[in-house]
Amino acid sequence: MVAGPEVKLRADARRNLGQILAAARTVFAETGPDVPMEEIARRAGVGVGTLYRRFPDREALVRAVARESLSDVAAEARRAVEESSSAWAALVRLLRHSRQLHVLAQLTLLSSRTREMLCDDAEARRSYREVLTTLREIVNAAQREGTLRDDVGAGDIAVVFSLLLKQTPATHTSDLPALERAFGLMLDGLRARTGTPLPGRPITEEDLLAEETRGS
Amino acid sequence: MVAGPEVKLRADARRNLGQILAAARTVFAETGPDVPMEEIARRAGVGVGTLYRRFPDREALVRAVARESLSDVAAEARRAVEESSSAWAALVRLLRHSRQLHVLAQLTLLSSRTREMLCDDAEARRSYREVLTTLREIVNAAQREGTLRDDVGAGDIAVVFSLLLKQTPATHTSDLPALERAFGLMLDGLRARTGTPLPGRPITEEDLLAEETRGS
Amino acid sequence: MVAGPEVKLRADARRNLGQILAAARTVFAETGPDVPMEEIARRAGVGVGTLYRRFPDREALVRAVARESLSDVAAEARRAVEESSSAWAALVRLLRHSRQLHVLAQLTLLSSRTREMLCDDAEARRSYREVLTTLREIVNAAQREGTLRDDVGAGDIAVVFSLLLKQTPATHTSDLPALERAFGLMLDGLRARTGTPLPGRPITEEDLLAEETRGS
Amino acid sequence: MVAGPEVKLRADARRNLGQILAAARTVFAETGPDVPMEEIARRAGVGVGTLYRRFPDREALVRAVARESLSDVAAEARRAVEESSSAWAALVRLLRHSRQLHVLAQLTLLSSRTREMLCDDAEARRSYREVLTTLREIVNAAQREGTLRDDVGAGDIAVVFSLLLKQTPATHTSDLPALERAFGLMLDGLRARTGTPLPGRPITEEDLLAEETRGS
DNA sequence: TATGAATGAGTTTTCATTCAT
DNA sequence: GATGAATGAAAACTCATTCAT
Repeated sequence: MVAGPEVKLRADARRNLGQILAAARTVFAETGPDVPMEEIARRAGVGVGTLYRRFPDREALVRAVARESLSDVAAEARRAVEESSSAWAALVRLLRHSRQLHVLAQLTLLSSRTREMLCDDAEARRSYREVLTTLREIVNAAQREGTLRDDVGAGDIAVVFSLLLKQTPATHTSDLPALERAFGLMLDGLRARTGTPLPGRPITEEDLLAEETRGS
Repeated sequence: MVAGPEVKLRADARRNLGQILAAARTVFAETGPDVPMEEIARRAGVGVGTLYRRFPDREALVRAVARESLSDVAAEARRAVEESSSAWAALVRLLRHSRQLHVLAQLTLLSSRTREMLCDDAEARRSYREVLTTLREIVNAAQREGTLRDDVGAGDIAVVFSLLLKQTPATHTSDLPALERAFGLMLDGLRARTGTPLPGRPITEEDLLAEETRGS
Repeated sequence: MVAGPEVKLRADARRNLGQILAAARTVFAETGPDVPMEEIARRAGVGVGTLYRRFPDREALVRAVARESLSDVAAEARRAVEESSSAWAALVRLLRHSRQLHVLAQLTLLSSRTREMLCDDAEARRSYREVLTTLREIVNAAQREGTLRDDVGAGDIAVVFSLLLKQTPATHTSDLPALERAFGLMLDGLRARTGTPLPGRPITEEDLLAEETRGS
Repeated sequence: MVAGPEVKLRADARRNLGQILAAARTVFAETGPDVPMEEIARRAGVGVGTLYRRFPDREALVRAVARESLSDVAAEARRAVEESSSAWAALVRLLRHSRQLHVLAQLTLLSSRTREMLCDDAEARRSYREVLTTLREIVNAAQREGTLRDDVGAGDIAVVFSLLLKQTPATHTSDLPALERAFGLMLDGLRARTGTPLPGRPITEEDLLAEETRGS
């Protein structure tokens, strides 16, 4: 019974699992991480029992959703690098189009409880590192190509955009244009050749990983 | 004319009221608006009953804290204008030093429930308008003095910084340097003469107030 | 400080006492014996503290109201005997006009808790006996004059009319005609020469007092 | 056509539901409608949660109990008509044997809050009408057969006996003989050929229904 | 295996009673 | 003595989690 990750699952069981994760992702994004478990189950079209069979408690579910998001982001980051014509374009694409980041942000950054949880999770940590590594590649490349200011590190990018993405999503559709503009302002702040030096030294991805280890 | 509601309170009662509001502000900022009422009461050094005597229910308390924060911010904004040597300096000061904004952000921006609540509150609305008005003065002056890019409005500033301030405060002290840097990036994005035009038109404070009215 | 019953009271204190009792009586009648103490105090125009100075707890207040009512009823009963032209008239008058009985009924009969309380109260018991004694005189006289059926005792009267009076008063004004009619039906049931013998033997006032003692 | 709402319930769930309703009925009758929900749950042998799963709040439970009682009474009324040898016998049987009426009386007549609640409940209203209709049949028949006085309507009967039934039941077993006698007195008051005309005109069942509609 | 019923601990809220002013 | 603020125990209600079907 210790078989492969998610191999031996009956067809319907696998489908349920998918629906649960999808529902959780949506509901977390809409309502935050405190939604009743029954709500999640209902949205997934299953009973609570089924939900609890897959995920022993709320934490496990949150963790799973976060893992999935992180891994999606990691994949998207890689694709962004591969398919973009410039490092700057890759950066913009990664940051703008990664819808998953919303959930990620909701989960990882809103509550410090959740944050701590993820620190204990090997798989999540792996994906997180992967994202940061790719981000560093992008950052390096963009700085080489002269589009990104030199005094920022991958960690700075991660911080700035986690802020941007924390915006409660889905609810305030009317705010979207305002957010697009805020996004633009941030990009402008990041561009090479802009004004003032930042205080301190670039935040690298090692800084973030270290912090994670320290427990913050 | 400002006397009004909270006049005739016994000395100890007034003290308790203050402690409750202070405790609530702190706890909301630390833990979000869902902390148990008992926790708030305990931190304020009073019994739950006392808390409920002042605020008939949680909503009333949240509203009161938000009002207070908004009014503090409004005052700080005015002071920033008066005491700063340039409009840009006023902007930076307002944005950086307004610790109250943390609570405000927690309350107003994190949950849309809370947001709606505030829309029904005349006093809160008045302060909010006041903040935005002062912000517009600063924006106008800064654009005249050539320090702030021309294609942003007071609303843009409000949005960008509400994002920045949403960061769960007080808890992650380790993040502070990172946040300072993010702050710097945003300021650089706002500076006159920066790169690319933003999409759409400036978000004015009327936009924000209208949105508030629409309810959306 | 063990002086006479309610002698040494400052003028305002006496006034307060009266207002409290009056308010309590009203509110008990309107809302039942579970009204918040603050409500009673407010209606009496005093603070809760004042109320508690006079009556160490809710039970004491209830007891006092009941005592007062019982003693009013006893007085009214005596007057009814003295001022009526016939025993039957006295009975009808006593039963119909004694508005106090409403409160009395509310208190004594609705809840058995209250009932028990009164059993422990010497003064209340004294008034109660007085009422029953007068009622027995009326019953005896009415039966001698041939207007009241012979197979009922003072206890039966007390029971029947306590039922009638239990009607939540004051609220359903629209029911008043209906209640008048019910009252008439009962009187007709009590008239001499009516139909069927009742089961058992007349309930005397001793029965009621005994029951009271037994604790029921 | 009577199937409907409560069909698809698991065996144990249905049992629990029954126990809850039974317990509620008992406890309401014993203690009135203000008993703690936990008490009801305990008596039913379930957790509070279970109780709240079936009935979203106290009001819903009270409503359900009242519905059930009313519907039982309606059924009993029909049986009384069918199985009795005379209309008078039917009346006596209905009034004496309907134990359910106790609960009904507790709920409907004691507190006006509860009364209002029932007015909003279609099913309860239906049963209530049914009871009154059957009562009218009985009244008409009894008057035709000359056993019931002519100047009363179904509404009068309902009023008189709701008074009688308001007696807190079950607790004061010692009062039962006294109540039986009061019951007898009332019946004698209702008999044809008795004394004095009643004030006003007969209270019909339309009067009661109208009143219900008026809300007053 | 899936389901949704049951449980009970945790929260919100009320109110009798005490106590500082 | 009067007042109304403070207290905390108790009641209503919610929801994470377990368990019978």
